[in-house]
Amino acid sequence: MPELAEVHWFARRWAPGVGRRVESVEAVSSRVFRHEAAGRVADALAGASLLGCESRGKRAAFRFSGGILLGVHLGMTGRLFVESERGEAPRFFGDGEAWRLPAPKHDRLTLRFAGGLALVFNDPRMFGEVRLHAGAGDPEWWREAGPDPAAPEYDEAPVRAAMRRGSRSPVKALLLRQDLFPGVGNWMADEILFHSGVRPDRAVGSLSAGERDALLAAVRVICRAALATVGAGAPPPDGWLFHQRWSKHGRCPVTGVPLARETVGGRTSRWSPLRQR
DNA sequence: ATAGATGTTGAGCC
DNA sequence: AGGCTCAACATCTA
Repeated sequence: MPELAEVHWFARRWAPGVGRRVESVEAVSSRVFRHEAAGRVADALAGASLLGCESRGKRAAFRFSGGILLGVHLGMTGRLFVESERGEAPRFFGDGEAWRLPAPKHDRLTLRFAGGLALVFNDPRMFGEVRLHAGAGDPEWWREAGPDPAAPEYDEAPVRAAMRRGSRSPVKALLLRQDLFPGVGNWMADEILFHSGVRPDRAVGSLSAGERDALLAAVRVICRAALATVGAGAPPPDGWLFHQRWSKHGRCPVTGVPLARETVGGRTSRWSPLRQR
């Protein structure tokens, strides 16, 4: 589920714990702890103070006293929230009902503070993961995450180089590469293609110079606008494909023609056959 | 009931 | 060698 802007939003759901000391930790051994034993995570965090919430691309991270960095990847179904928010539905989701904050069944990690505050990482499918780093400097999994395309430091050069290579693979697959477009996922890739007028199944090598420029411009625009809306807990701008893509009979927000739907680059893709060529 | 879901990885095949 | 495709991961929902 979560892409750049949702990860940003979810990471900050843990802000109520900033400046406070963790009293106890519940880390239930499961697949999300495939990189770090659940017990080691619990031992490291118990007694530590949360200093800040951060996110880069699809990765969230939390700094704690003692030089501890807790990394959380949300995978497909991971969510971060304050325990007392269970039952609430984030406003930005295409189907808010489907993303109502869940019951405790799939809680994987819970940090408990004095006064009843509890921060929860819940993930039914367990495609998400928890990382832990202790010591000076940041670990590789955090250093290599970002900057995302909304950041001024984002470097287009590797993308330009990949495009010039003239690959026959679909441009949708290129947009999903996290090393080139940190944080871009399935719905953001479709949104970027819609705004740049390019079909998802176009071969990267077939793009004109103008189309490549339009694509890169749309990448920045969509990432920034997504962070400003969804990243702040609000629905994305009117006129975005986002509002139509989830329904079976979704229509182009501009022309009203039925959206195309096909698997491209291994993912379900939706686009306007009239506006995207 | 069977398919599909907003992600990542690695095996296998060009 | 390196790029590309697809299945696998685990659970829930339509």
